[in-house]
Amino acid sequence: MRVDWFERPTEEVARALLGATLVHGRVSGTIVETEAYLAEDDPSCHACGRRTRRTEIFWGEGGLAYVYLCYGLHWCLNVVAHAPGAGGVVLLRAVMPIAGLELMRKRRRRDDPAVRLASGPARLTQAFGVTGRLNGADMKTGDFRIEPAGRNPGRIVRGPRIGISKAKELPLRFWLAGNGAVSR
DNA sequence: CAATAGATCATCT
DNA sequence: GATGATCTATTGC
Repeated sequence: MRVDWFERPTEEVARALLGATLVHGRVSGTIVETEAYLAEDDPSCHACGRRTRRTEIFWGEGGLAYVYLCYGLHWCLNVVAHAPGAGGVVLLRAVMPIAGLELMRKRRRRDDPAVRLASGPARLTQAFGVTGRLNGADMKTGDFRIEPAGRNPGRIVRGPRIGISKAKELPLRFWLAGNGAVSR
């Protein structure tokens, strides 16, 4: 994966990430659900209006990981993706597990069916062992990375985002139609 | 099955 | 000291 793959409009990257593979060591899975967060003109984005130390990464190098702790106990995994000069990230909401199922179950301490192991932002990070340590990691290469989609992943659906209080109506959520691993 | 309360902490004001 | 891009367990019908 090259830098310029991530350095184009955030929405476009959010769509292109569907069908790509998320890898962390021997654990891997297909990305089936994403959301775009734009630094400009998006009230629900952390970086909107306030450009601070934490949100500085929104304007940083494409392909870096932005890991955020929400509600005190859940980590959320994002990838920096934006057109040159703009700022934005893509939230990875759900993954269809491919390999390392037993490790995922062990980390999550539950015996869920495969499609549920990573069907949600916080579940995903639990299953993949993602924590704040990985904030700022380069996902273009290395042990913790994203690999491009191999074949046509299927029909892509677009709709409103989930679990936010502002700008709910913006259709910046993308997922694969009919995929059982997509969160509700 | 649908609704809801509670957990818990890094970051910013 | 307020806030939040969630999940799970527990209620009540």
